[in-house]
Amino acid sequence: MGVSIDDVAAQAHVSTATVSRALRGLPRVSEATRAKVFSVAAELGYVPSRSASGLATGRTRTVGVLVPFVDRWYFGHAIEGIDQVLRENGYNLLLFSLGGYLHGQKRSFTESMVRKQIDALLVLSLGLSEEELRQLHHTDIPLLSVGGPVNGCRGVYIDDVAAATAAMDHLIGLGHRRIGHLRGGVQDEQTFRVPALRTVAFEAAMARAGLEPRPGWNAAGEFTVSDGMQAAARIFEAPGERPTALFCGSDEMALGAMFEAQRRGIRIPEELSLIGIDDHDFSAPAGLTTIAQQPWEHGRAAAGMLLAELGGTAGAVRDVTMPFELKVRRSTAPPPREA
Amino acid sequence: MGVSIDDVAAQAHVSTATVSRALRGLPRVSEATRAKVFSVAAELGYVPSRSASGLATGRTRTVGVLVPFVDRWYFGHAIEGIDQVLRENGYNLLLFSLGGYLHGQKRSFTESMVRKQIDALLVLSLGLSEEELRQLHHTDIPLLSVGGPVNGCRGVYIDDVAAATAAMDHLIGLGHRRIGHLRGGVQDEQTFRVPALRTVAFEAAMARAGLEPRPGWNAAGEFTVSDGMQAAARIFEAPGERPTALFCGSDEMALGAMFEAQRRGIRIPEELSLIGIDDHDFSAPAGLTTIAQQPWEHGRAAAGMLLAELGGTAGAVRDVTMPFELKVRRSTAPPPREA
DNA sequence: CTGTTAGCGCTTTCAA
DNA sequence: TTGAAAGCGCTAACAG
Repeated sequence: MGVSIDDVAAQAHVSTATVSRALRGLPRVSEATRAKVFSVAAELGYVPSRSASGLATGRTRTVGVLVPFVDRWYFGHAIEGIDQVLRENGYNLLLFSLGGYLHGQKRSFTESMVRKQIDALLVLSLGLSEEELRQLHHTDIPLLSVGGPVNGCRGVYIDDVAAATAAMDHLIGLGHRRIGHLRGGVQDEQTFRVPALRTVAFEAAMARAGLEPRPGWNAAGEFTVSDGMQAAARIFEAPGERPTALFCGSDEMALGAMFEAQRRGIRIPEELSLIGIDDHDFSAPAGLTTIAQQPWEHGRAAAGMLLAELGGTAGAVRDVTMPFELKVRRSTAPPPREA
Repeated sequence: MGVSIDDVAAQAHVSTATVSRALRGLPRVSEATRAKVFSVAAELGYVPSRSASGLATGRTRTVGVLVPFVDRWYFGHAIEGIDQVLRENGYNLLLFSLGGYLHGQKRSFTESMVRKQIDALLVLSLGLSEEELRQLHHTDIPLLSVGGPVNGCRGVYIDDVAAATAAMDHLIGLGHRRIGHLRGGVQDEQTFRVPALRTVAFEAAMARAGLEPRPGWNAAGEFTVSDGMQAAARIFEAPGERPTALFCGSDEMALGAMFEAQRRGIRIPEELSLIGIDDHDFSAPAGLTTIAQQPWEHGRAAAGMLLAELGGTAGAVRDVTMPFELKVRRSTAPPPREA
């Protein structure tokens, strides 16, 4: 069914080797020959077989992307950026989603998943076990993390401690002293470090400002709207005075808190200031103050480095710290007078 | 570097053919031999080369997934479902994102992208041009759409007309007569038909109820929060009386409208009812009434049919209509008395 | 139940 | 600048 290189060679009256060289833009092919080959190939609708060239070269021109979820803000946008760069360079993107940070059998991916079918792997915000890392390094394809530090592997991401600190500085600068914390990512803290980094920064900022975190003002959950809602509800229902501001581990949590506050008639920002991290698509419309990051740029940068490395630039894969930016919107203001 | 089938064969003292049969679970291999082969393979860390078996069989065990975006609610969730089923069956998922419904060069994907590297293609809510369809059918791999009808191609999706009608019936049943419409997906109407179907249903429902749509109560944009916001703003600013309810083409638009209403102090549902379609992750937390659909189930169903077809069940790929469900939440109520 | 052998379609020396 | 030929690692007859 398929048109093969031999068909093109026959039709163009040259050898298969020449067709191969011509089509791949290699030197040492006369312009006349090259033109002829191109026209015949186009005419026949020839498309090279990836399997065959993969087998012959040992390279698949495919990059694997391992993600915990595809249906979450950061990941969707990062994948978009990765895809762009890959496609621009003729690479394919093979997607592996874990559908959650599950451990166990679903994670027996590394060995079989990776070997012999991808030239490089991008790991998105995902903690890897020692064993997994060992296996991945053993296959010795370039490896790079996006969105958060992964043990023993270079990465592209923002400085989460600095970002969270900037958020806290904003709150403290406005005069808040009763600051609560919606902590995220409790499920996988050993391996996925971003939520913990943000929490550490929160605590450090509190200490630096001479403020004491109160247990009743602290609630945890995953980085999702519904967990944000529930966590906020717990804080709102805790006895004693309410915090005047909430530092949220992610915008999704902050938005959940915002919905919950609205439902209870707690006015934002008059009675409660809210700040998140990410700049989720919903944040600007909702008027949420946040620390913005740009996952698609992370994806682009990471994919670019990986391709450079594959292209022969040894050491192209480096740790890169991406910028973040405070976006002040309607959800933060000085605390109420009486506070 | 790589352990090949020959290494396993040598070590197990059998032929490569036997190793191949044993590892793939084919019949006519003694249990003793099979066990031996498995243990040697494990010991050596053997992983078959996809390129080689792809070349030999002509099948790649890879399914392509073509999406307009990966960072939008419907697509992210659909991909998640597809990925699950594919992975459970040892298939890979090759992702092609268009990063928007762009036409032109970015869309010269079909021919080169598809051929010789995937066994089947899933097209997500994406209109295809005649030429693209022709090419795809020409490659004659199974083809299936998810999320919306695609000309000349079977698909898995909800009945959008019925879904939109259910939403309208809810509004009308509550007593609303001044109903506005946030119309979505204006950019690609010729090819991507879902938004148009929902609009048609809106108009039909209005007519059936003897209501006349007013131009000032109608605004269009893409299926996004920010477009929903802007469209709602236009309606709120139009001269004359305001609608008492807004039928929105998607939850993202409805949520945009909700944010805009809140910003303007328009109370929901007392002054304005809002209904969307989708049941976006944010909808339950925001209390948005909607017609729920489950894209991950669409993805699972579609991937399942495709695999059945590839497995030899001719005719496995069929049109399937998925269920939807009205979820009444806090954003809808009867219109205010004076209305 | 197992082994031999001939490709699958491309790339890549090595010669010419 | 071009061609001939030897694989890449696996599968699939066909024998035995």
